[in-house]
Order: sequence, then C-alpha cells, then structure tokens
Amino acid sequence: MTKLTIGRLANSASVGVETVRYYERRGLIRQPPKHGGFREYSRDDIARIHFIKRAQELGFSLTEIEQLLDLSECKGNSRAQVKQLTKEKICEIRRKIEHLTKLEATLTTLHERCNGRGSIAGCPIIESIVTRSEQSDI
Amino acid sequence: MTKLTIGRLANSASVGVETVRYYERRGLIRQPPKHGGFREYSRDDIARIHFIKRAQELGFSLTEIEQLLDLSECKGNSRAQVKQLTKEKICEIRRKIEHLTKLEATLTTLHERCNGRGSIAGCPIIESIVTRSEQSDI
DNA sequence: ATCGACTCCGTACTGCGGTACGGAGTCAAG
DNA sequence: CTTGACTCCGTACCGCAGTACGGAGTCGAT
Repeated sequence: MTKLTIGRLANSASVGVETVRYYERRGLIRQPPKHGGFREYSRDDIARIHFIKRAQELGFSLTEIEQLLDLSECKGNSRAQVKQLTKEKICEIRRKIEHLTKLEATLTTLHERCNGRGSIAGCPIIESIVTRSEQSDI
Repeated sequence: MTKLTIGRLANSASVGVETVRYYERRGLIRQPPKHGGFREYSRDDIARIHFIKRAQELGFSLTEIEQLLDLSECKGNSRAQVKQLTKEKICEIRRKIEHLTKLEATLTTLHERCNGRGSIAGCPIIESIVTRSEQSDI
C-alpha cells in the first residue's frame, strides 16, 4: 500500500498530473491532506475523477459537473435538480443538432449544385457566400 | 463621399472596429492604404467582410475562410478545391451530429428512467455516471 | 482655435479545458 | 548517501474568435 500521490492518482484515473491540479484549482476535487508537502489522496478521489470524466462524456461542462457533484453529495431532495440539469443539457444538445442539421442541408445543396470543374467564376458555393441570400442558417 | 475609415467600414459590415483590426492581423483582409496614419478602405472591403461573415454562418472557421478567399481570387481551376473544402465541412458536421445524437439518446434514456423525486440515493442518472458502464458515447 | 469623436498601437483579457515550464524541494531505492 | 524520479508552486501558453484598455495622435465641424 504505497501512498496515493498525485502522480499515482492521475495514473489510476488516466488523466495528467496537471489536470488533477487544475481540478483542484477549480474546486472539483478538494485539496487532500499533505504529508511533507505532498498531496495524499484516497481511493474516493479516483472515483471522483472517474465521475468527472464520465460526466464529461455525457456532455456536461466542468461547471455543470461541479453542480452534479454537489448534488450527489447533499442530503436534500436533489434528484429533481439532477433531472432538471439533464433536461437542460438535452435541450442544449437538441438545439445544436437542429442548427447543425440546417447547416448540413445548406452545404449539401451547395455541394450538389457544384460540378467541381473549372475556375471560380460561376461556382455556386462561392456565389452563395458572396450573395448571402440563400437559405437562412444560424 | 466621406472617407471609409475603419469605424465606418465596421459599421457598414456590422462588426466591431476591433474585429476589423483582428481580421487584418490574421491576414483575412489586406492592410489598406493609410492617409495621415488612418486606414482608408474601399467598398470591396465591405464585401470582403460580408463574405467572411456569411462563410462563418455556413460553419467555416477563419482559417478555412482564408483559404476560401484565396481560392475565390486565384485564377486556376479552383472550383474543385472549394468543393473539397465544402465536402470536408459537411463530413465534420455529420460527425458532430452523429456524436450529439448518441449523447441525446443516452441522456434521454437516463432522463426518462429518473422519476425526479427523492434524494440522490438510487438516482439512475447519478448511478450511470458513477458506474460508467452504460451506453458508449464519444 | 477648440472640442469631441474617432483612430492609432500593442497588449491583455474572455471562456473552455486543459498543457507546459522551470527551479526548488523531497522521497525511495540502491 | 547519492541518484533519479517525483512533487511543489505560480505562471504562461494552446486554439478559437474576438473584446477591452489606455494613452497619444488626428480629423472634422463649429
């Protein structure tokens, strides 16, 4: 049972040492006791970083993850808040998808319209950018 | 016919003065002749900024827009390259949509599974984050 | 001639999520 | 007890697309 230093913690959680320090600065993980100036972590801290990483994969920002962590530790009726955060994230993702879908449609139309041969003169893609009046995006 | 100073140019193109200077630094617009130390633009520069803005709306980055601008001004058979850039952008957008769609599905499942009542203990959303083993995202 | 608005320039800062640097201190193995 | 790996800390930097600052100079209208 060697001491869980920052390097070993980082290794166990597959992140960089600097990332751990960064999370500490951001308040995502508490500063652990120090022995001889060196941080000494517990197993729980590995789990905490795993939590952060997994929540990131789900699309949550570090700020939101901070809230999730707080909620997951408080004793109130916090399940509603977690659900609410999730709902907002879903809406955000849907908005992004909607926007990207429109973009894709516009670009695909342009791409199909362009024969890809010859000089720029008459290129429908460039034309569309110059006379910005085609479909509405954004 | 008052002189087209940076402020008037910015106004005409609905961007900030600092944005124009930034585009110049980035090489997106050439530095115009200066009279008494003041930049003096032509009507073409307004069109150029409009081009940049419209291309941004289409999802292109400033780096890509630089290429588009170069292509739109060169005399070679550059239509193929414009089409290629567009295709790559479409692929990039499709990848993003794909990723976001998977995320949305995962989060929606989680959201449905959570009744939103009570404390954290047993909350399916938090559980899913803690035991990161549900669906695969990213 | 004066005044206010504008412009000049370099630099720093924003948000996001880290990554890199570098000199000093410390721990553990040989 | 030396050596090498690790850790400490603050700070700067990355990409992206700007935005902000602030002191000095200049233009146009009165």
